[in-house]
Amino acid sequence: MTKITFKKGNDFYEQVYQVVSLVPFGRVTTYGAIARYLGSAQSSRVVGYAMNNSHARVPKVPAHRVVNRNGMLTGKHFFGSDNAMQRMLEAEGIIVENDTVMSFTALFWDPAVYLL
DNA sequence: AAGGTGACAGTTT
DNA sequence: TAAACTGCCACCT
Repeated sequence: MTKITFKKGNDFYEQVYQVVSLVPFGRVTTYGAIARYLGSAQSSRVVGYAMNNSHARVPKVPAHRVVNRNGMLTGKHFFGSDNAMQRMLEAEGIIVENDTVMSFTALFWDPAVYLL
């Protein structure tokens, strides 16, 4: 009886990575949306925490497409340079100004809506 | 084993 | 309207 246990990152983490990987090119989503889609609407902080380890993940999850509910790049500091996250987003056609995604509501991709 | 931390979010001043 | 406070849940020391 071998119960598979992940030393780090429960299913929750895996699911977070999964959802983030599904965010389409040029779109963004929020921590809260992901948490809600996974059934834990109040675990948004945990989602952010999961992203912390996302860099160690392969394939690398597009963590730059995840922002907070205001469209603010709160996690930009976790990318090499301070404006690395912004540049990645801009490379996808997303306008970032003052650490905030412009037209955020239009670019917002809600997994609960587009995912089954 | 217990307490502290955080890439958030919602509510209250 | 903007700033501050509180709840939340998994991880780390």
